Amino acid sequence: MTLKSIEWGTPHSLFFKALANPARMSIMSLLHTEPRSVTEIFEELGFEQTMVSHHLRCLSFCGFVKSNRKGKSKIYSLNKETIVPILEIVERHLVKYASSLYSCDVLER
Amino acid sequence: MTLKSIEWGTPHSLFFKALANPARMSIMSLLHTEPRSVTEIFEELGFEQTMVSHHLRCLSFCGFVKSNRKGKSKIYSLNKETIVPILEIVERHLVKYASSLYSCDVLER
DNA sequence: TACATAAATGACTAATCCGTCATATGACAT
DNA sequence: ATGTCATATGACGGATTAGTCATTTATGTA
Repeated sequence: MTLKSIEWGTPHSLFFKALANPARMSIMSLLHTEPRSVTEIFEELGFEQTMVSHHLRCLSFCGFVKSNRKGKSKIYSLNKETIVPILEIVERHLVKYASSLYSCDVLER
Repeated sequence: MTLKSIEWGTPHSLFFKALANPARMSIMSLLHTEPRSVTEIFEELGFEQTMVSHHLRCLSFCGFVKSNRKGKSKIYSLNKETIVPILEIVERHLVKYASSLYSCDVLER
């Protein structure tokens, strides 16, 4: 029984996987208001520094944030082009289905 | 070190988690063309029946597909309202970043 | 009713993910 | 060059996820 082709399959699900982590989402949420250094991010969110770096690495690779050095710091900013329009759609969906998402046992607990 | 509040955090990442699975994406891709029964889906994709049922359960809960009985079968169809506009944005993003997504070791290979 | 087909459920485990720890690299100042 | 602050990297292990198997429930038919 071989796996048939997959139209939207892998690349699309990778895209969503990048966003499917609460820490990464909260980092992006912070950057949405304004650019910040790694230190500012981990202090404001109460995360480990290394954790933030790992996630920024992912977000950076995947094109959701960009960065530029400023002295010893590195300032990360959100690439709003993709994430902002998506968030609007997500929020519209959540109005109806947020509570259902929580009760989906396939997704957690 | 307490965790500060998270603007887009958990509900948003749950939304994306639902989409962050290649099997679920390919099921939705199939349903995008036209509604199908569970049997049709698992045969066309070469998946296990139970696997498809599990994923449909999730997608249904989360509001991405809907279903209605037709005799012994149950016909699933895509709720295009959310997924279609998002897919357009995703695809635009993928034009630039698809290969990067693959090379993101945080997400795996 | 008994049977057949269709779909759903639950439990189990292999694979994957993610946060942490230890450590390394980079940048600037003295 | 050395020290210090800022960020990044790599490896490891606990937690989570997703697919499979066995079984159950649902629907329709003889």
